[in-house]
Amino acid sequence: MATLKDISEELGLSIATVSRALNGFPEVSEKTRTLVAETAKRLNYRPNRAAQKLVSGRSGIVGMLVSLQPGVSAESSLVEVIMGLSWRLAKRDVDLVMNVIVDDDPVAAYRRMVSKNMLDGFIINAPQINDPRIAFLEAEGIPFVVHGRAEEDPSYAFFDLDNANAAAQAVGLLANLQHQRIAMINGPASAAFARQRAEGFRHALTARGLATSEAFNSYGENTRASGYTRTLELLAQPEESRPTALVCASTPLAHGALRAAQDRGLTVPDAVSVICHDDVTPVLTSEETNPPLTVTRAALSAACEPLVEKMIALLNGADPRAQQTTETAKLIVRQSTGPAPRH
Amino acid sequence: MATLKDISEELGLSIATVSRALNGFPEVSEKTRTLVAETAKRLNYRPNRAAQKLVSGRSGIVGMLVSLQPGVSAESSLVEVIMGLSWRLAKRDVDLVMNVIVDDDPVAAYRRMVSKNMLDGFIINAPQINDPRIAFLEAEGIPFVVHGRAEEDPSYAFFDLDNANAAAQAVGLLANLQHQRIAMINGPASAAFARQRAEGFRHALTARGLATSEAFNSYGENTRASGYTRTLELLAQPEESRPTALVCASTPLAHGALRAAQDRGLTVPDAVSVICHDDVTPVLTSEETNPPLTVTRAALSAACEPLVEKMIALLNGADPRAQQTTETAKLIVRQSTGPAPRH
DNA sequence: TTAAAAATTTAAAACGTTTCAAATTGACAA
DNA sequence: TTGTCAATTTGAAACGTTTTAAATTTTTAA
Repeated sequence: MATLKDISEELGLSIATVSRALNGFPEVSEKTRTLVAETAKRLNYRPNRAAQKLVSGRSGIVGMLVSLQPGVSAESSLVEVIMGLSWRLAKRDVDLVMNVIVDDDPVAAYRRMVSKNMLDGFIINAPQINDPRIAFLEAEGIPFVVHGRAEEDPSYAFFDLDNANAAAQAVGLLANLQHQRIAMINGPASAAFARQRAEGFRHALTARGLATSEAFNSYGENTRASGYTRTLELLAQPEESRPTALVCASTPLAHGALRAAQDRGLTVPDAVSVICHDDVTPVLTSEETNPPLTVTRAALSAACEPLVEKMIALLNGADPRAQQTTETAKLIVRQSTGPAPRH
Repeated sequence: MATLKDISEELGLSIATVSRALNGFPEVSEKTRTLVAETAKRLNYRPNRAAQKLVSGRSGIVGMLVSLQPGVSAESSLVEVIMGLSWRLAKRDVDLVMNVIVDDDPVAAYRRMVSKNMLDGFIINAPQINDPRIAFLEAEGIPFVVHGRAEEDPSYAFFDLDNANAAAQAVGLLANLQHQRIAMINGPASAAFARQRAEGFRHALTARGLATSEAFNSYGENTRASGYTRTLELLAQPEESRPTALVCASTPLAHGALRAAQDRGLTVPDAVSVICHDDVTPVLTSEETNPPLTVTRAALSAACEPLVEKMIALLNGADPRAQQTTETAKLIVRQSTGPAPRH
């Protein structure tokens, strides 16, 4: 493997000049710069990351620690995002290190990675309320970007969907269709996004003078099975008090909800409307259901590009507060929503 | 972050002695060793990987490049394996870098990673016939372990299932049940494992005096859809010439096959027996089908531990030829296989 | 008590890069 | 020619570790 020394000897230049030439310093003459560039290419020179890291403190490696229960299959959406991040970073000559968190204490894994002194920054996904990982990295002063957002107005860099707005859009559509009793089938209560959706949901309901109730607001796992059982419970109530519309936090939940309505003998959207938020994950789609689902849509994969840009900006010393973006979901009306049933 | 120098100054020792003490060299007195260990712990010392890599050439980072079509969802089994590898390596203080291959040329990605001079070795999955990645790494002299095996008697380290034997076990069971016309629904022709299964399948058939034919031996994608259409074709033949038993290369293929038989009005196992190889992946299981599938079983996740052990051994200078293991699948008879139908 | 041997410790070089401070070169005006 | 200034280039230090070869201390045997 060719080194700076090899190039400098080849050209009779000093190592310092070669380094400067390759790194685009302005004080290098154009002649030497092209000469160095050519030789570097000819000798197949590639900078040694370890040496760079040693002196500059930067390694060009960014970490993402993924927390997974052993046995439980990985969410395919997460994989999708990791892949997207990985190759977008690679295009900028940055590598993404992925690691699995096995400790019960998620911070321990971060501490381990940080102490190895090998990573330039972190990408954090699925933030929790008062996420200890965020607190740790902020305390250590290590650059990080969050996919999502644990606080209303955080001081860190993030890319997030406007979850409250997504829920509000859903409520808006349903309210226009004269629905009065709207229930939400939400994600896990520990997830920040679920709390934000619940907040937006409640707010939109009261803004339109509609009733809110604890019974019409459930948290739970983001799975088809959970959607199924929770919908079954809701629809077990007598016709005059049961919800006429369901707002699901995810496509899997909506799949379960559709199945439950079907099993109860209720047609969608005549007897009950269903709307969900669609992250556009490859396994369970929102279009292939019967009827096709009305959704608020925001592809998870669309987060990769901005997350990477923010990360790169942070590594170049940008202010985290300047690296905050909130995305708005797009409402796509299909056949799973309709006018509220007349009583 | 504390360095060796900090410790040496604290104790009035030389940096060299501190380094030796921490790395377990025999010529350090017991007294200094414990003293150094205590101080290192107290100062929260962690070796700087970049510096280590620079001098020793080892970084404690192993790479795995995953090739995925954009859009196509990641195989959950692959994720399972990556997770398993990642945390097992982490236990040995080695990190797993994952990267996505986007180039059409898979070797380009390896070249890129290698040239960055940051990785100690690679783990290769899903080897193809005459895999160019393997050729590249062998030429470069970089340690690597293959999950699978592209040649009959390779010179590299690998952990592989005895695919020929798995197919032979399936044939053996079916032959004992008096089946005469046995068809194989295989994986992609480019995959080494599929070729090995086909080989074992043919060999077992001829060894038992049973007929082999091209029509009863199809290659294709490892999906439920592919299994469905291929089975449908096989079962379209007249009763006296169609297969009475199907050997599927994977659980998804078998799911498709069961569905196809059902749609054709053929009961399993009365009209047609189905057996498949079960990698024990979380999404489509072999037990939950109707009827439960008879399988040759070898959990993919079981490969993680040996792969990691081999990798570590290679990093410590072991001969690749001494790091080769072949696993034998376990036959589990359930209800999808039965005696051949009497004519 | 002393020489030799063994055990332990050390100074210094090396890994490949970046960057500071200093040195060299060239151009131009005096 | 000389001096000045700007444009380039360079030597050397630094990053934190490992490791060789040499130096020092301790132990053993005579």
